[in-house]
Amino acid sequence: MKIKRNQLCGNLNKDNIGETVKLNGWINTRRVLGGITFVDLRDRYGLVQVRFDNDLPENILTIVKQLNMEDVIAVEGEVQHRPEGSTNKNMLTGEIEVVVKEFEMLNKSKPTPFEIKKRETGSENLRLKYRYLDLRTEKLQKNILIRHKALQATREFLSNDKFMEIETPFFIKSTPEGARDFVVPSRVNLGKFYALPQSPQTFKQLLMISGFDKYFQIVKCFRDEDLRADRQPEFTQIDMEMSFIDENDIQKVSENMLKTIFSKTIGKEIVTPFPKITYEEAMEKYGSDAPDTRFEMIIENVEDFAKLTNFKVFHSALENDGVIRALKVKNGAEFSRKNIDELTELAKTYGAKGLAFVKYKENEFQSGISKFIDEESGKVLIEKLKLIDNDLVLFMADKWNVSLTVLGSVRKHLGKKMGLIDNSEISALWVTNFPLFEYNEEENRYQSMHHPFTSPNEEDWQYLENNPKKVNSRAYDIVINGQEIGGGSIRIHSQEKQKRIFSALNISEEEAKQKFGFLLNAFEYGAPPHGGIAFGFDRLVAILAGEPTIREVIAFPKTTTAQSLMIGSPDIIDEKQLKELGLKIEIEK
RNA sequence: GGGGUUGUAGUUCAACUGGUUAGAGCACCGGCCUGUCACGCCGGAAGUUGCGAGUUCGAGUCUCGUCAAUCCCGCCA
Repeated sequence: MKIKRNQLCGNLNKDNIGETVKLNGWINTRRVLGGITFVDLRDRYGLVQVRFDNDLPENILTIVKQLNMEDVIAVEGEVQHRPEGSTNKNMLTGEIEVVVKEFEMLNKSKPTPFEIKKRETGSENLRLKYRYLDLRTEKLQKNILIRHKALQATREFLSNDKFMEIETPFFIKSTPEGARDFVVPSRVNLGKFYALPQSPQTFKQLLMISGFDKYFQIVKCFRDEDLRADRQPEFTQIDMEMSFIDENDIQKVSENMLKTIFSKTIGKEIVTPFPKITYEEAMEKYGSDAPDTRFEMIIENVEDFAKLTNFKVFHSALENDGVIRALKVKNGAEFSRKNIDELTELAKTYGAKGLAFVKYKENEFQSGISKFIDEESGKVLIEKLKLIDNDLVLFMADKWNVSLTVLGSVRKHLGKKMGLIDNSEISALWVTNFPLFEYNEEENRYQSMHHPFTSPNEEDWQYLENNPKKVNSRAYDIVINGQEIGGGSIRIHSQEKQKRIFSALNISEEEAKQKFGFLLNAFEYGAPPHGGIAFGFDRLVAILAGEPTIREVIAFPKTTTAQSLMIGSPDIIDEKQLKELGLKIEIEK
């Protein structure tokens, strides 16, 4: 490489006019006009137009005429003001150009599978295979930069607040509760396996016991579960833990940290403190524990109305411990039968048996269940929902969580479809007072809603053994624009209490000792009161970048079948490796 | 584990109700062009219609299976 850059393409401007500069970069586009050739040269910092005139030596001209997109070149030349009428206002460096005196071809490029300057010329499938090329695109360059800034802002903010970043091990051991673990066989300990951490949960609690009263780590976590747009098998968390604190301290630090991140990465000022609602209220009003509060449409209890109707579905639901809830859709009376059928189909995917509806038009109830509504019940419904002309009402009659989850999903769907969401808005809130346990129908037992180290509310300990449903916890989630982006809790810090939780979860004393003995022992040596939170960093960056999936903010993401199309992982390993590890593959069909 | 959508040239898409030699833009190759910036103009090459069966006189199109991508449900302490 003879011509080594002393300037950056995107940084040049009028002040450089007259200077002789050396540039290195990729060819974004080239325009050969016969006697003159223009090339838009690209580096990380932007584009600049480079001009090749006809008076260059023949050997250079021959190569220049054959330049292709994505060739890597070096040029030396003078920065000049473009002639009158030839400036480009759409280009940051559009007032100038570099007139080439010396040229060096650094590396040719084959035609790329898709055009870097026009990302949509490749499907996501294709771009994932050539991710290193996708990362050249303006969009991903921008997203990865936002991610970098968010990382720096986080570290700076927390370090300034006395938090220490401490690394915890990746090779740990498998735990009974929670997601499936990724496991790693140990060659030195034949027949034994490490597990990769789903989170550094127990380690950060141990660090509190060690006296590092403010810990954080930006850390990879691993979960072997099925993927989604917002879920990857390996993902990044901002993991935090503090001692001698309560919920308010953690929430305050979190709010200030998020405020700093939003401000420093995308220049957006968000308002703190964030509103708080309880889990129950979130479910009752929005049908979700991660409500999108950027639009209204509140779910209402319409049992008084339901009792007055002679609609059998309502009555049998109420007799079977069910609830009746309704969602009012403004102007929804205009929906066609097909529109409503689609909503019903959506409802069914969330476990609804059906979705009752009625339209309120010209002061009367029409279609759907209108024939079951008489004057008296109609009046109650109009009053409860403050119905006006052209409203549509959707009803769910089922178990509490089914009714609300279904209406919540319909609400979210309609919010998007009807354009009720202002995408420039950032709406953050805390959801608090979660139940400690949820019932797992399949396994016929209670399991932790968050994790087994979460402290119940002080006044709820009394119900732990006899009425676990009634126990709420000191857990809190942070929700932004309807996405859970963080969650944490005040932890248990007494051995005796932790044992009671394990026992309530049906984890035997023996198993608790085997899996978590180290933590239970540690609790005996002066464990301070502590708590923490973890943020889904990928989701946070996706919100910062305005992206719908976290794949767009991860440099090398995996597909929804947990594969890398680029490197072809996972892959088989050879016999020798298997033998060394004492493993044999048997796949049942 | 289940459901929806998709798979056609390097690539993005098209191809009617199952019917001639599967078309177009961009990219690529060749030629022309001194102020372009999605440069333009002329010409060219480019296909195992994801894969495998089946139905049919005939399948890109219909059926079944399979693989892959994606969205969702379950799952995700």
